[in-house]
Amino acid sequence: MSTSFAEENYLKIIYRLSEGHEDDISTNAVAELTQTKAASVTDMLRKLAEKGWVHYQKYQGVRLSPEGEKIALGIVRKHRLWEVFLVEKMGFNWDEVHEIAEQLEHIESDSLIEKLDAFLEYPKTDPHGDPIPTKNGVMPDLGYLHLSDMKAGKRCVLMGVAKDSAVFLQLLNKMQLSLGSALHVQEVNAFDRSISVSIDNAPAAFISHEVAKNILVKLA
Amino acid sequence: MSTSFAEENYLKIIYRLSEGHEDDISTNAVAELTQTKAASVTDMLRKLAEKGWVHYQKYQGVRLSPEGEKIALGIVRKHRLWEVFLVEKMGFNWDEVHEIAEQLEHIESDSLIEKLDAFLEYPKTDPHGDPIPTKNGVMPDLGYLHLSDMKAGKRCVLMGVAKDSAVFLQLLNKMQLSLGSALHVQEVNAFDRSISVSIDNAPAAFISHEVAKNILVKLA
DNA sequence: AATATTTTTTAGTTGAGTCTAAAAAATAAA
DNA sequence: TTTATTTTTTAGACTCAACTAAAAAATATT
Repeated sequence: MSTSFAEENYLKIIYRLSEGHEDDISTNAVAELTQTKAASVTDMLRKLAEKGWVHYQKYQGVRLSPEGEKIALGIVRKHRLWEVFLVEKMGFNWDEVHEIAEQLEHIESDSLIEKLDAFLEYPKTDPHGDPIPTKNGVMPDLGYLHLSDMKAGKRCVLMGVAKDSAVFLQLLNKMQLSLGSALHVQEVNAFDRSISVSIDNAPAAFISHEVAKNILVKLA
Repeated sequence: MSTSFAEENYLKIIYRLSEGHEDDISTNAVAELTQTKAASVTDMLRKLAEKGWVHYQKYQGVRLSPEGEKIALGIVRKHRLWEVFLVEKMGFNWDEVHEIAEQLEHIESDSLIEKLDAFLEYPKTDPHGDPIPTKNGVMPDLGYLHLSDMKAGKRCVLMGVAKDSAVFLQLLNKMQLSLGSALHVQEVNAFDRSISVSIDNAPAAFISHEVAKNILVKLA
């Protein structure tokens, strides 16, 4: 069965909202990310349920069926591979590729994606450190931790970001933070939960809790 | 003003039908290439005329305005650059890229297209020998001739094709014809206008008039 | 437990792009 | 030049994916 542009976006967004927990997703949550109204979401959820891609009971929220998850992972795979292409081959910065990849992710051609994967030498992660689902529909778990959960004294390496909006990424640029940055947590400040961190051995800088929540690290 | 997927397709097709002459294009001709019905075309032509992209008087046919031509050339440029990418970088054959490029041509990002152009080292033609419009909206005239117009005795080189359907290109593959093939016209057969041609100095083979019409050459 | 608030769904519209069937105009044939 | 044929347009309807406004259900508050 074939998927429209709109359907693919809904499945992708439901997938994003489902990551890391089992709870059903609310209509409003979907509406916010699709940039539509709740009423429109209700219509689409009924349609997706009819096609067997989601489990949906009215007033009870929604979750992906195995088939829906497979489609969503396919879209995410394409999105992330295209992002690698845009950064590695086209020379874009990591904060410039999201919107273009949002378009490219809907290009339909299995053989193209396999060839692209090979051309990029089978990358495991995208330019934001996010894992690239395999062509069999498996999302690798890289086991990264949130910087906001690090205790004082910990040393870690910046491996990814949990948000790829341009404003957030540009802020990281300004703070000299990028994939691979060595982080040494000096102190967690009780007042605002901001963190004092030394970045690549420079004198410590402050990172707000809001930012730290969206930084993924592994212990060094 | 922004262009929808459908509008871009219509402009591109009107451009294709207009190449090489001044006459207005008929509603039916557009309907055939867009794979829609004449009634749908009439609606769209009125809409495109309102936006100033075509000149259209009912019952009189349609032609592109300067603005419409600019948009069409932008689409053609993207289509052909992506085709070069698919063949040169992804390893597709020339008969496999049309459908994928039909999707990629609608990706909207000026900076992406400029970077792609640079990445491909500013190609002048696509994998079918068609000229790539410049970013200023100029379609280079390569001055190729049709093989069907060659007289007996002429030597020429295959530079392009006037049709990029997979079945046609696959036939050329079977006949050992590709860009760069050296052609020596032995004889034009009066009965069916087929041509006896030696390809790369091999013993002469027959090429039907229908095929010869769609082969573009330059004199050797 | 009753009431107020928030969330979600229903009902009815809208616009884009398509369709079919019928009418009108242009073109070709007698 | 009249008639027949083909082409094009109009009129009305359909699907998809969105919308607003109002009703219904779920959740929170008193």
